[in-house]
Amino acid sequence: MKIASYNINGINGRLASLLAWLEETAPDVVCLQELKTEDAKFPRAALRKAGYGAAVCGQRAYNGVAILTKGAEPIVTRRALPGDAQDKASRYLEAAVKGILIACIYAPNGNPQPGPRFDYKLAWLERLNAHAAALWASDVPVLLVGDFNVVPTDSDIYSAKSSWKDDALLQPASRAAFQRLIGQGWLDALRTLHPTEPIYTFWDYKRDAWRRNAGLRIDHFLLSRVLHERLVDGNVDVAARALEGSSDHAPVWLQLDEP
DNA sequence: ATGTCCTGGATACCAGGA
Repeated sequence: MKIASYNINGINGRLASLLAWLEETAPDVVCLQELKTEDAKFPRAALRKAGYGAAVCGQRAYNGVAILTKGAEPIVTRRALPGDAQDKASRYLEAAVKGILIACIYAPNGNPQPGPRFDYKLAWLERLNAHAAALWASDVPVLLVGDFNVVPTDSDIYSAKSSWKDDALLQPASRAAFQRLIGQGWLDALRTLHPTEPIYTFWDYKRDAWRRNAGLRIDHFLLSRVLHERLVDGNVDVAARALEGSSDHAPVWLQLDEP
């Protein structure tokens, strides 16, 4: 079972390349972030034609997450992260797919920091920690996947002394929130599979970052206990980032064994 | 401070977010 995550940065503007990528890589499940479109303008028909059912939590212009499933419809279990009824941003979608509970995550960017946007990021990650603890306790196979907007350690960026050092993605409080998740027992799948090599999932459009390989690792797969032993392989599809008109993220994928 | 690219609103650029 192949599961991918892709911050697409505008699904309608990149629909043709998304469809080509789906055909080429044929993942069983795809978690998408930054759709930047409302539900009514989500390209459901084109994806269905490509063989994918979809659950969508859209929003006009900003945010937006979706879960695609090949030859099936996701069974939605949640459309929002619990803990703040006032938070209307579309950043969380949870669905049961082929025996796994999949949480598609688009955490807040949090810049500039300090400030209210950073406070919101930390509060959101705290709510994620609380909900993740409940999911962990359920003993169900769960995958927390998506754009966490956190660079977990200095090994997850081309240079921690770069212009990114004051960015919200690298701050100790952001990292502490991510580490609290890991502390619950969740497995950082990509880092586990590739313990020492650089892994990047995002290259800024600015400063010629792709050409310089000035990347950051901010898209993550976190596996609940029963999924640890099913982890077979995983990596970043860097070729997709090299294409003309690409998102600033590359897709990340995992291969899980059958139970 | 800058770099670039997305979306959407009232235009043939700008605001806001990343």
